[in-house]
Amino acid sequence: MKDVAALAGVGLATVSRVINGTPVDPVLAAQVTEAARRLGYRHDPTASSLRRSDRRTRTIGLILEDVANPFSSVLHRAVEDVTRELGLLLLAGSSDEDPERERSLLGAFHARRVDGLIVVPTGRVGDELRAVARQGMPIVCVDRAADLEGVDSVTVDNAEGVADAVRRLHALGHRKIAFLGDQASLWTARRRWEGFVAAMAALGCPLKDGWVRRDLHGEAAGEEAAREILTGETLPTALVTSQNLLTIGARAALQDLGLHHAIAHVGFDDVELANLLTPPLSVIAQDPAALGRRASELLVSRLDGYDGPGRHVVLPTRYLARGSGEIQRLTRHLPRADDPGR
Amino acid sequence: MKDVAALAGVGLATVSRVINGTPVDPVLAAQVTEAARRLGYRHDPTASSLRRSDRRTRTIGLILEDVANPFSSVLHRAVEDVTRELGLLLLAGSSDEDPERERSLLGAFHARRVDGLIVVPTGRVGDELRAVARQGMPIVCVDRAADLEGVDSVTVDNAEGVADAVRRLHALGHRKIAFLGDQASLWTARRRWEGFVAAMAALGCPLKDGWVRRDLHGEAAGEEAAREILTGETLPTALVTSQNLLTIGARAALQDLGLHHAIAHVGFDDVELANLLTPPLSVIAQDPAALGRRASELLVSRLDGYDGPGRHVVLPTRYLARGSGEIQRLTRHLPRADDPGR
DNA sequence: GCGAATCGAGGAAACGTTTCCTCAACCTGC
DNA sequence: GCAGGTTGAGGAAACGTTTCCTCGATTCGC
Repeated sequence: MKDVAALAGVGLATVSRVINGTPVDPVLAAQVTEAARRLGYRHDPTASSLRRSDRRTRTIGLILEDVANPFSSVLHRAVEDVTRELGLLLLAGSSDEDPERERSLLGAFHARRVDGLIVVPTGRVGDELRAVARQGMPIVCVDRAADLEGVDSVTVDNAEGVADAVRRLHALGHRKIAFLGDQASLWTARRRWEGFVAAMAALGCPLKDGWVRRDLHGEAAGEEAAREILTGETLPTALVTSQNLLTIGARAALQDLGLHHAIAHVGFDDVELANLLTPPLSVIAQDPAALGRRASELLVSRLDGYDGPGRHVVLPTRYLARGSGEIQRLTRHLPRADDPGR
Repeated sequence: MKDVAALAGVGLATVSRVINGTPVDPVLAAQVTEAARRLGYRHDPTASSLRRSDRRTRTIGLILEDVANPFSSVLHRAVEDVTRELGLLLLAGSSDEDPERERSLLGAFHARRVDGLIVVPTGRVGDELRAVARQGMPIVCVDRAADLEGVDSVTVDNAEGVADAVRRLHALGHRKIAFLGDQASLWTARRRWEGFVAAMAALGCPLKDGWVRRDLHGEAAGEEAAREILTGETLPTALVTSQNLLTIGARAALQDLGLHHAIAHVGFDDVELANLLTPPLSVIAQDPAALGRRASELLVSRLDGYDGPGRHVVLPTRYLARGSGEIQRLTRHLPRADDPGR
């Protein structure tokens, strides 16, 4: 930059002004531009942000559960689309639901002075997140709410999504509905379970021991749990799986046991190829792109100066009736009467 | 940092030494650590890298086709796993196969002085990539080779993967094999097409006009092209789709036309739920995680000082025989003889 | 016991920018 | 025509660090 100033025959400050678009004599500006071109000068945003009064790095941090997870990566992309417009770069990392790893990413991003943070928080809100938020860093939590002063969140109505599915199954005659849930430490997993329990209670359906499985993580766990339920004494007539991989695992078990046409199945979160299965898989779909978009917008508003209390956006889920959830109750499996009392 | 030095009663330089682990009087070190703790001091890697002699930012840039694409995101994750160990942060962006967008990301990452770059290059190697490479930035191309001095690459043996699938189909009696390919501007799409053409020629199978479709992009284009082929005068007995989304689109067409049990189908690149379809989808699988891992390792070796010529790693593909590719030639569909001459 | 070599800490310059402040030149109004 | 105001460019300090250099103190050899 010094060289550019020398070649253009102007002061350092003028070069800076030209670069930042501060009005300056057009003749000088042209000289500077030309000199910069000839010297192959490249502006250094890092040094710039060091001195700059607002300390903006034009970088934002994104902490996902796992960048490779389709849900996360679609969200990631939506965030990228919004931030790209503003010329912001994205620093991304995976927490793997590990609070310690979340802590370390949070620390690294904060130390690098990112302008803001979009986070899918692990479990309970950790101290690091609290500390970073307290220091005035704009933060938006996504997919899971975090009850922190001045922190926004965008979530999905998990409980209602599951409850809606349960009511639909009930309307088709199903009373014996099994449930597979992820680790109870996850905010979403708890909400979905609550939605299930509440809806079943509201419909007067008792919960059978062993038909409500929680703390399952990953495809294999889902398959095994489904297999146990489906090889039991009496079978449920419908199955709700409240997470991606659990859905896939359970479906594998259903197909393996030849029950995929007999037992209704609804999963939470859409999955590629779901509509090419036979029967096609019905799901409670979220819109990860919408989550990412809304979260980015909230963050951008904070970047633009909004400094009010946390805003909490809740997006609806959408039930996609494709077939597997529309299987009617199979009466021949049932004992004489479906007596909810026992 | 100045405050820490003052509180600890030492010089600025000593604080820096403590932070960077340069040996220093243990008593002073303890004072510094304590002072830093009390003041809640956080080291600023940005300012650090500005002055530091090696100019390392401990950041690397990752340019993918689309972070939301499962292939890309799994690769992303593998890169993250390797770089995390080294305490490097990842700046990620999507090029969308748009050279201009690639240019802009490249420029932004370079300006921010990332220590290295892992890139899935769009089409031909652009000037920007060439320029950045020439300036000594360590670069590894992944998924697609780039013929640049001092630039490594990790790719998959695309041509052989497709050729292998064709030979397998041939062994099952198939002679009339259709092919769906992505945009010819893509390096991988060209290689896969070449593999198809070469294998067909080697086996003495003529290519029928209209059965080799290229320049298809996206699921809808795949479905439409497949539909056209499958509603033609004479039908192929097997179908090779050389990209993710084309595979899904083609499979949808096959199922919609009720031909999924009649016509063999092999896709390139594995896809979630493929094994739960009926028949399960056979694919030529790549290992995106391995691509990402190897690319990261090559980059790390350059970061560690390797400055030799570009190294080019080629990983094999793996054929996953699940069912759809093992459908035998359906003789009743064929006219009297399978006369390759006409 | 003294000079030289060694060691380790402090001070200051430097990294590439922006911003404050100064100052020269020009313009305006009387 | 001149005082005061306005405009706009240059010089220098500052951002938070690292590194070079200096210098005092300790140790070692003779």
